[in-house]
Amino acid sequence: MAPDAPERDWSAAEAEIMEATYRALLEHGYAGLSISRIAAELGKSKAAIYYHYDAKDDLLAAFLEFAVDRFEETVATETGDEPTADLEHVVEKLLPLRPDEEQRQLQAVLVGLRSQAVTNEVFREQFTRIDDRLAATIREIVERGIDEGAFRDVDPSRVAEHILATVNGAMYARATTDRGSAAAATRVSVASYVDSELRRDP
Amino acid sequence: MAPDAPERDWSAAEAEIMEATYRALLEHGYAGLSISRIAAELGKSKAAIYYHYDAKDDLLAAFLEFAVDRFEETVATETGDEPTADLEHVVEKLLPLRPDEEQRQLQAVLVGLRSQAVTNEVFREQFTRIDDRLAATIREIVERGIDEGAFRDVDPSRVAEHILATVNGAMYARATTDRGSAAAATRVSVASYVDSELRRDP
DNA sequence: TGATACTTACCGAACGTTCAGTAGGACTAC
DNA sequence: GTAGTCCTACTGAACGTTCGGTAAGTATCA
Repeated sequence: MAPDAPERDWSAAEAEIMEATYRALLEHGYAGLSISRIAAELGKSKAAIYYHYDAKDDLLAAFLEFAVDRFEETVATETGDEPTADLEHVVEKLLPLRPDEEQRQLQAVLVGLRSQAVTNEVFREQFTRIDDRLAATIREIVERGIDEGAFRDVDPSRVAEHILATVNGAMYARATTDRGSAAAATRVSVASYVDSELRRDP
Repeated sequence: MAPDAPERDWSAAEAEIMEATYRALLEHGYAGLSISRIAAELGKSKAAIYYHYDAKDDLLAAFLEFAVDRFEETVATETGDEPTADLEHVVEKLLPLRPDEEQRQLQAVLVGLRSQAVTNEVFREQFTRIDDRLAATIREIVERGIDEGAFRDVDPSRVAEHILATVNGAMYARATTDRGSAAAATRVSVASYVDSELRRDP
């Protein structure tokens, strides 16, 4: 896996504010996110939030970090020695066949944040980094598979980008449409893609 | 292609408001979209907008329709008789190899709108419909290819969902990251996916 | 006693929305 | 042909609410 940046440590109060922000985002979406709403979720006054953060932008930047940490935690892979299984493992983390409520919520929040990357440079950089790392992780598995003779001699980078785009697209659709079964179908199709495009032995 | 719904006809004044909304969205994003901002782009007073729309929600619903129309216009396909070329054609419409500024902007706006589908039922239904139609369009081409013997006997539905997810994912990444070249790589990979997964003759 | 973690009470600006008023064209009536 | 009436498409000012943010005070603990 690509090297992780060291995780920031959140004080108890900060962590509570992050959780409150998370809940407020889930309920009202990014466009409806306000300090008052976060304070209401927090069960404290607005000023309590300003005691810990200088401005809404600072809080938002911190929350972006928080959400990204949480996401990358769930994706973190202990790689095994079977490339096919490793690939399957990463894909399952990114696009669970049957996501539980927690996974669904985190992805919903991330989609909301990510759309801000269209107009906001800070957000854009963060999500560029995420996708860079995910692509690298997948590429390394494919490279290993080729080295070990399990995979055919494909372009690892191209295949990694393809898998990442497919998984991201299905996750995006899952969060923004009622086509949940389509996402599941895509998930299955990724497996057969790996099988027909990558695996050496038929 | 899947049948289109009849397009609504916009009065000149309404069309101008839609264009102003489009520009305001481009500049400020969905979260920063306000009646004042739209009025500023329009070059008229806020009240002028309320003369044409009862509430912001109504305007937003109308704009969603407007943007979806514009999107589906650009995707509209005159299908030929060569399935491989038709597929290529649809993919090029959805994920242009070298998008011009207009295409880039429309996709940016759509990503902003689409993220609202996470919390907003009306938006969600609209984007579900879009993806349903796109999937159907691709599926029909694949089915035709199989019937004509150009494609192998794959599951058309599964393949269509895979292609749609990949294309959507790459488009999403293009709009929310600086990984433009990755999107281009994915675009190329879709072609080779079609080649290896679908084409009968090697 | 002073630092920490707040609350209460407020500010000006921006928000969506409404209202009274009006310029200008169109339609009839005389 | 011009006066009276009406309609469309606005303007500018204001409404109450919410926004992000702040100043001053307070309770708790070392």
